[in-house]
Amino acid sequence: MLELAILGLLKEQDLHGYELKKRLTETTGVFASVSFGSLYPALARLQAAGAVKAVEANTSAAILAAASVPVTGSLGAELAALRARRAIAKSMPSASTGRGRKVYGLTDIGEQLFTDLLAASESNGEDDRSFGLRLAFARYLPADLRLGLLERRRAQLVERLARTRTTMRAGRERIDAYTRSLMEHGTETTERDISWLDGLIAAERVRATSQHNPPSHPPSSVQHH
Amino acid sequence: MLELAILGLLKEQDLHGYELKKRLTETTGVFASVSFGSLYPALARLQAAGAVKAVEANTSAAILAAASVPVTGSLGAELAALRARRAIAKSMPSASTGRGRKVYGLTDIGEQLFTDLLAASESNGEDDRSFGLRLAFARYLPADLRLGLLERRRAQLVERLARTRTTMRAGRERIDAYTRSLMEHGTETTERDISWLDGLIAAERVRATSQHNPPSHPPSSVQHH
DNA sequence: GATCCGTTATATCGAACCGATACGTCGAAC
DNA sequence: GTTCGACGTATCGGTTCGATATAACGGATC
Repeated sequence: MLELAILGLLKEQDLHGYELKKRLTETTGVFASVSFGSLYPALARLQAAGAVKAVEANTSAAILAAASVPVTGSLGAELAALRARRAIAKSMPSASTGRGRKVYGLTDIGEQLFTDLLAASESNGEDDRSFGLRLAFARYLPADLRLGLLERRRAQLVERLARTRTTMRAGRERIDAYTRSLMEHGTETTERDISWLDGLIAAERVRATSQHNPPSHPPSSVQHH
Repeated sequence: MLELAILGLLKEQDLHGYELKKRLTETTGVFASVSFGSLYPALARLQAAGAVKAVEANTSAAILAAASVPVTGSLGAELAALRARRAIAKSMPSASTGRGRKVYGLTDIGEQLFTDLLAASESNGEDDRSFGLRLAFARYLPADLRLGLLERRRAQLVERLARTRTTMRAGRERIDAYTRSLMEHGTETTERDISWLDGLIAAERVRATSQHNPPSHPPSSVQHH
C-alpha cells in the first residue's frame, strides 16, 4: 500500500525521501502520518525489487549538473563551484541543504508495478485509506476500472451504514451517550461520503457517454477554483 | 491503544476474545478492523502484566456452574450434565459453542491501568482513532479532562484545516481534479467534525456550570431516542 | 566567533499491528 | 452425509509506527 503511494508520486516527479514524506502527509492527506520507519524500508524494498533507482545524490557534481555549470577540473573552478552552490541554495530554498540526499526515480519495472498495484483493488478488501490513495491516482486508471473503484467503495459504505444501524437498534440501552453521539456523527459522515461518491460517479458516467475517447481532464463537476 | 480498548470493554463486562473483537469492530466503530493477530497477543500481554485474568473457561464444570447446577461427582450426574449442557446451549445461543472459550475479567491492576491510559492523552500526540476511542470511554473521565480532550481535538482539527488550505493554495496547478475533490471533501468533513465538537463542548460547559457535582449521565443534547 | 536551535535529511531498532492461515467444534442446508 | 458457514483460539511473516541516532547547514543570540 505504501509502495503504491511512493510509486505514484515518483511517477510524476523524481523525489528524495524527505520530500516524499512531506507530500505523503500534506498533499495526499490520506497518509496522515507515515513515519520514516516505514518509508525508508519501503524505498529499500522497492530498490531491491528494481522498481526504483537512485538517480542523483547531493554531491557538488550533482549540484553543478543541476545548475548546468560544467565541471572543469581546474582549481579556480572549485571556488566558483562553491559560490554557485551557495547561490543555488539561496535561489532554491528547498534544495541542496542538509546531508546528502538520494533522489529516487521510477524504472520500467516500477511503472509496471504501479499499474498492477493500482488495478489490484479488484480482488483485495479495501480499507478507508486504500480507497483515498487509489482515488488520488485515479487519473492513471482506465475509465471502467475507475468507475468500478467508485462503485465498490459506494457499496462498501452502504453496507457499513446498514450494519451500524443494526448495531444501534440492537444494543440501544447498552450504548452510552458519548458513544452514541460518536456513532451518529459517523453515520452522518458516511451518508455524506456516499452522496459525494454519487456525484463523482454521475460525472464519470457523463464523461463515458458524451465522449468515447476520454481526455486527460476529469469530471466537470469539480470546479477549478 | 488496543490495550485501552480491551480494558474499557472488560470494565463493563467480562468477555472472551471473539466477542471482544465483535464489539471492537461493530460497536466502537473506531477500530474498524482489529485482527486476531493483534487482539490475542494484546490479551496475552495484559494477562502477563496482571491486568486481566481468565475468569472462566468453557469446561462442563464451568457450564454447570453458570447454570447453578451442582457437581455431584456421580456417574449418572455426568449424563445429566451433558443434557443440561445441551439445554443451556439452546437457551443461550451466544454461549458455549465451538472450542473452549476463555472469558477474561479485569483485575485491580487492570482498573488502574485503564484509568492511567485513558488520562495519558495529555502528553501524547493523538491520532484520529485515539480520539474516537477515548470519547467512547469519556464517561469514565473526570469532567475537566473530558473537556480538555474535546478542546485539544478541536484545536488539532482547526490546525489541520489551516494546513490543508495552505497546501491547496500553494500547489494549485500541481493537484489533479480527483485529488482536489478528495481534499475538498476532506475539508468539508473536518469542518463538520469541528462543529460537532462545538456541540459537545457546549453541552459539556452547560453541565459544568449548571451542576457542580456531575451525574453519571452525559450531555442532554444527545437524544435518548 | 562560539554556541545553541530549527530545518533538512538518512537510517535503524523494538514493539505493535495486520492479513492469512491453521486448527477445531457445532448446527444447518443441500 | 457432507459441505458450508458461524463460532472460537492461536501463530506466523511481513509491514508499520514511534522513538532515537547521526549529521550538515542557516540563523539568532550573546
